[in-house]
Amino acid sequence: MRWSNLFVPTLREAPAEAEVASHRLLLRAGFVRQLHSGHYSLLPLGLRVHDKVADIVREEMDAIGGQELLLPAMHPAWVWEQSGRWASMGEEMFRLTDRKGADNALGMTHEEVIALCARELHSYREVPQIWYQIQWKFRDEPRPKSGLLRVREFAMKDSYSLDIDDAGLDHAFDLHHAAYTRIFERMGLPAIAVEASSGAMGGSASVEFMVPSDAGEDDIVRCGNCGYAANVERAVAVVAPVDDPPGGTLERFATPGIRTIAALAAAEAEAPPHRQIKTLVYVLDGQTTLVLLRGDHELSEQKLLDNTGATAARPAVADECIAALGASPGSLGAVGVGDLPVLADGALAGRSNLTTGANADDFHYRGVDIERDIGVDEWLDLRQVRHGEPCTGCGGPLELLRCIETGHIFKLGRRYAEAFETTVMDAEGVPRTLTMGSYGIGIGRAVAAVAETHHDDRGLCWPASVAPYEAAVVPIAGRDDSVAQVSERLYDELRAVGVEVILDDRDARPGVKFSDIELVGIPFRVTVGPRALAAGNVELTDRATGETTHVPVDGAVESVIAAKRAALAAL
RNA sequence: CGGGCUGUGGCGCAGCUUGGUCAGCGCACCUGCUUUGGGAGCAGGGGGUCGCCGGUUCAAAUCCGGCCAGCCCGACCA
Repeated sequence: MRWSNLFVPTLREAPAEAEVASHRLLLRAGFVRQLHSGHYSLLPLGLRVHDKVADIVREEMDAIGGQELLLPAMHPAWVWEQSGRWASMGEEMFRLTDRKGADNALGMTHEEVIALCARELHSYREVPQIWYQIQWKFRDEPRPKSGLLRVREFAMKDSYSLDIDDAGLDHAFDLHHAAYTRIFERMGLPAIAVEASSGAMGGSASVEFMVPSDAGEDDIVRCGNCGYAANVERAVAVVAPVDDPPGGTLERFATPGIRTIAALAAAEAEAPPHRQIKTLVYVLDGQTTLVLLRGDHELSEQKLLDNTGATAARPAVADECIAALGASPGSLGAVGVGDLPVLADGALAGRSNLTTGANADDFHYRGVDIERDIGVDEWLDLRQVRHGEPCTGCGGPLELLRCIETGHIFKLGRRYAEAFETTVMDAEGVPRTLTMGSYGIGIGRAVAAVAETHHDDRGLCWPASVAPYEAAVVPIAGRDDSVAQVSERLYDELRAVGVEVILDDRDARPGVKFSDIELVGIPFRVTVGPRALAAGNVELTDRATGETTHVPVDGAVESVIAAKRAALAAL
């Protein structure tokens, strides 16, 4: 491709709305344009990278026996009603009414449609199956943000495994785990596989692939010592035991004006945060519930959902707290509460001589023995792990890392197959409900994650495997036309051997060309200029390292091929 | 959905406090000439209902009200 024919609207300055690096650079380098919040046009360079990512995904999916298909993006409501998700998906699902007045949804995922397709399977001899598609998903996100990282419409590779038994599902899950590891390696993403919450998908296990980046929206904990890694929504750590002073008889005392853990700790020498009980009031699927944690610990709402099985949790508002307990937030406690469910985090087990609210404004209890004085209905893991806490596996310190979620794999089980009566006959002639797995990679998000992890102050710095073009030939105008002739020749020869190459044939000054090519992030630049050409050479510059070597004109094509091979091999 | 910020040619911004040659600057764009190894110079030129609607006023980019959109933080989220 000649640059003069290419639509690459580069910008010298980034639009003000772009904050994160990938968004800023993809805009500046002319890869994407925003149509609307959460909706982006992929311009020619952006689409090329998107396609390359998709092709890597295809190759690795095919390698584990996946078969590509393409399902509708729009679904009739009954499909979602049959699985129960027409109601449970809530506002995140785009819904529309057709001319007949029938309800439809834009697909946010395809478990239902796959389970329907799989009804075409009749015999145990026809499984296992792995089906995948790369197709547009629509999600009415509450807050699209950060360019391509969180959008309302995007291409996703979603695959689905169909097996007759748990061992088959485990195998399909492991195949995907391995394929995802290769996929992210090949695109230069240092993804970490972590234990994750299954969330609204349901199912028995899930693993997320996380790329460390400040632009991400998820936190994981990782043990540098033994390799344990988990999303904070699931992560556990060793909580150092607290030696509570002996004694402690339950005693109500005045605490005028005190409404926070910190204020109470400041006022009472015997009530440092780790010796207080934090009492949170939550509404779990409509049921007002007390949630107790150590005073210095934070609640993980996802753990609360996962470990209670509730589908919705929200903090109670002040009026609800007063109605339930007779006091405002800041003076709440579970001592003597018998009519509400009480859930307590495991870090409180066995503790005594604690301080907590007395359910009367301006009063607290001291000397609280949690087993003796509080009727805990259920002990659960509810606390969020903190940076530096010891790993439960090896005792090493856990680190907290901000990450971009680029992939997520789930063991779904039989929920969807049951909803659609997706069965096959087993060897004994008995109908068996299939068990499913579901596995997703956001293609556009992966593109953004690569941009996020591969750039410098000059612009993007694509790995050769996903770069929009692999090389650029840059003629520097000279006194005669030998520069142009050599440039054209190298351009033709590189194309002939399968190198994806741009010829920067613009009548522009060298600085303009260099800057644009660096901004766009082409891995290799072949500079054809009068200086080197006088000695029969051209220059080969590596975008990632900035290193330039002089190579003979006649060996230039081989040098580019060698550099490309080396770059691909290093991924 | 709560909190904050922002809407002025393609991009980045000034102007708004104190209404009146303020519709302006840089970059980009077009034409010509000169240039050509790190975002060239000179000369000429085109492009904007100042987010939208309404109000105040002799007069509104500027003041007032409403609405819309975008971004960031939080909540939420496969």
